[in-house]
Amino acid sequence: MDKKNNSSQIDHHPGENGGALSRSAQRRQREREQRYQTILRAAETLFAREGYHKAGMERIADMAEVSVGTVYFYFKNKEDLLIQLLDEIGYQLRNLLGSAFRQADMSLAGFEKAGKVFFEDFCPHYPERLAIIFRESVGQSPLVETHRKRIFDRLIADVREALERLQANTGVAFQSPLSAEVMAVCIMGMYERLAYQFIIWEDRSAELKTIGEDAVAYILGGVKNLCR
Amino acid sequence: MDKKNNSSQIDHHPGENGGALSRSAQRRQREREQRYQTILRAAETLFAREGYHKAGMERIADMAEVSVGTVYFYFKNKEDLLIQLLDEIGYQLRNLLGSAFRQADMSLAGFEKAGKVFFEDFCPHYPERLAIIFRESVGQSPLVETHRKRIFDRLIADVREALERLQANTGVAFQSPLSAEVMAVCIMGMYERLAYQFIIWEDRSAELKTIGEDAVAYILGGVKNLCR
Amino acid sequence: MDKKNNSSQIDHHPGENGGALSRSAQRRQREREQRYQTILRAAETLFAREGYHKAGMERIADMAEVSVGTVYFYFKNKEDLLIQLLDEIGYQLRNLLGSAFRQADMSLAGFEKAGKVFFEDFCPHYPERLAIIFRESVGQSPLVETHRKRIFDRLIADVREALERLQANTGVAFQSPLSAEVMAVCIMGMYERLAYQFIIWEDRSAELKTIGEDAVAYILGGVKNLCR
Amino acid sequence: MDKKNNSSQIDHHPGENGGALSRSAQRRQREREQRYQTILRAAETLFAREGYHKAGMERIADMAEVSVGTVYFYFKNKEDLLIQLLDEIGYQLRNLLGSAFRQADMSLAGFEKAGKVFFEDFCPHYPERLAIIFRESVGQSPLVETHRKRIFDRLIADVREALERLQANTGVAFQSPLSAEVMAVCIMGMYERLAYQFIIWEDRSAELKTIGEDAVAYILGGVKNLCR
DNA sequence: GATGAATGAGGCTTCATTCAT
DNA sequence: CATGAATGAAGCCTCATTCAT
Repeated sequence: MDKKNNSSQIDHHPGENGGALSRSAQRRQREREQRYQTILRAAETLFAREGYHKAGMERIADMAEVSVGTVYFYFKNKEDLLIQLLDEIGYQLRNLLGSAFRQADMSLAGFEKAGKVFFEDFCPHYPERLAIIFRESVGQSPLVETHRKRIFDRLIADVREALERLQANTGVAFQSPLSAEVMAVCIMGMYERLAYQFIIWEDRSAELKTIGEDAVAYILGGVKNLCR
Repeated sequence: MDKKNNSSQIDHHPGENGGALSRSAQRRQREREQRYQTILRAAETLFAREGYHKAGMERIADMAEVSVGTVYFYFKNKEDLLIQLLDEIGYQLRNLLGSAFRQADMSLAGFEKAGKVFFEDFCPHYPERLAIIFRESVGQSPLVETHRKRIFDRLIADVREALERLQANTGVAFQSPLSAEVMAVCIMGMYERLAYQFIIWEDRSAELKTIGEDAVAYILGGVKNLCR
Repeated sequence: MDKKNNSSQIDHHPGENGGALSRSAQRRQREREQRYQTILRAAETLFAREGYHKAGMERIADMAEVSVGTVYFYFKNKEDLLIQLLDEIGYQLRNLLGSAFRQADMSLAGFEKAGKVFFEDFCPHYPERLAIIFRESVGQSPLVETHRKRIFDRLIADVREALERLQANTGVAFQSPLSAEVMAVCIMGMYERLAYQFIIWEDRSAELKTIGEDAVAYILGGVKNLCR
Repeated sequence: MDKKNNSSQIDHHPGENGGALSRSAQRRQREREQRYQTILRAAETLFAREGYHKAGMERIADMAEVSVGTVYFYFKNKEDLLIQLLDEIGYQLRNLLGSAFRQADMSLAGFEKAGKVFFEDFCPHYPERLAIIFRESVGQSPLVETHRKRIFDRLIADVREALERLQANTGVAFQSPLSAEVMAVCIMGMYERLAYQFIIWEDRSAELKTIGEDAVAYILGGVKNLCR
């Protein structure tokens, strides 16, 4: 997009010129990638800890032990930092949840799996990422909002497709053509607010297992209700 | 809090000293109240339209047709403006939803009513308030977050109590002691994300009735599932 | 000077029209005077306690239990408040010290008396006034500085005259034509810094008697040295 | 205090890593130092000329021919600007006076020297610094006042020690245990008010030599008086 | 005379971004 | 590639003063 190769999951064209990179080029490439990650991790921590606006570029650079200029070499601007973070989290989330939902064909096991994964794996291990996707990235700028929407849209699509497969396979009829979409949005909303309430606002991580199970039960309850 | 009577729902002590206020005092009081409202409305519009950060105090003053100083006469600072707005919205929402949920004793009618009121009354008429409570007030400052949490806590408490009354009246057993709370949080989460998705992000207000009905059906489905 | 009769020591023209004021006019006059004093006392306290700049007109009005408008009725502006205060203090100081120095003819008793009065009467009883004349009024504006200078000039003149009378009466010769003036300035400087050091900065009021005696001894020592 | 090396008398560690700094690093360091000085000098001039409050940061930046941001790069605050200035002046003063007083052992020569240095060297050459230490820094903020006090305390300590050495060496007895301290404070007070009166208020710099000599005579007179 | 709401210029400070070295 | 000093627009807020009632 611009002159800066600003992402780890992009610049992998090994064997550019038909051969391997030179030893030193490889090392440089590796260092580049490391720096990129260090900065992103610093931003992640500071955004979550102090808030997107309060976290200045200088503080981020300090924490990453680089200069401000270097941050601007790897990222177009502060917004870009947030967007990369956001996309990364979205990617991870979709990997986690999406793969679970994709298992959901006839049974409801996929929904259970997704809940388990989210509440018992993701939430306790990545509280900072929760803060970023559900708090810090909210309402920051049109562009950020676009990325947020895309992430949610994809997650919702996964859930929706699971629901529609379920419908097709079990022969139940949804109340309206929008039902699947609405239910998918609902499910995302539950995940979001539960995480916000019990991780970001209160720290009830000890009860997270129960919370997750109750949530899954409720989610499934609504779905099951359709099946008979 | 301080000497300035900064809210419409507060200073109503008519008949202060046994009699009515003098004519001119009444008028001044009324004008005061009007100015307060004018400024708050201007802030509401600008916060929703341009975002909390982008909306400068000067712009707000301009839109309210007063000077910056006047804004600071009625509100302690920019944050205060947001908080008053937030509390106002929280108050309105609790009036709307709370009263519906409080009707929910044996039947599930209260849950239906609440959904109807939210999706068919509140959402289409107050999209700016949705933007403020669900977008602009998110992660702005610890104090704002405190107010947000209080609002959500109260709404959740209303739902939870309704669920617990239902449990008591119907004799069903929830899965865990946390179930009622978790379900209440889930329901708030659905409302939030549905509004965000279909009002703030996309404009699907035309389909709002269907969306609301589907949502209510899903909410009730999960609840009903408990009852047998 | 302007339409406002802004001083207690000015507006005493009793028997304006050859007769006494009416009863109610007298009362009004008295109330006027009281208000003036109340405001000035409030300003004195706040200027000393919080500093001239930090003390806002509104706070002063509050403490005097009047409105801002009323303050502006009695005083032209904030600077005027400070100046009236300053002049009042200067007047008091000159009464105290000047009368003592004027006693100094042949003996040095006047110098002793002045020191005693300043350190044992004025300093412990009017610490706020010390703060105003020696701290808060320093470098605030050209006009204030002018008043300050006039106050110091008069006090210095008193001392200087005492010294010159001493010279005339005892026949000693000062080192230079400036000596008397210089010594007078020195003496004022000692008073000032001693008060600043031991009242404003440290609170050594318990030792004030000793401090005063030591200071007087030093002052006299320098003077006595001339006499033989 | 923070990562920015904000003072000329601090960052002198030549030969950091066993060798000299690189040519360009040296130059950058020098330029840094120069900028710092330029800004401080601009502040000195404006504070003295227009007063601390009237001198806006923008004017200071303009005079130093840098941007406002640059001023804030080198100094934390406006207050910091004043404090650095103050400390610098205090340092210079202590070098001047302190070294003179430290010479005072048996004779009174040190006292003479100090007076001469102050009135004939410092006062005429640094009238702006007089204005800052004796006028502009007075009563500006608790922090500034703290620095002022420290400066005065140190100067007073120097004088006091000289007096106590004199006492020890000549066997005279002071009137009270506080005498030395009181006299030291007195001497500082004389310096201060003489400078204020004859440099800041009136411009009697032409007579400064005589003034200084008279002052010294008076100071010594008080001291000598003790010795017999 | 008294009130206090309204004014608005002006102040300080922050911070994302750039660019010469 | 990396640095970090420099920029300057933009933001929030204060507060002495005025004036209609």
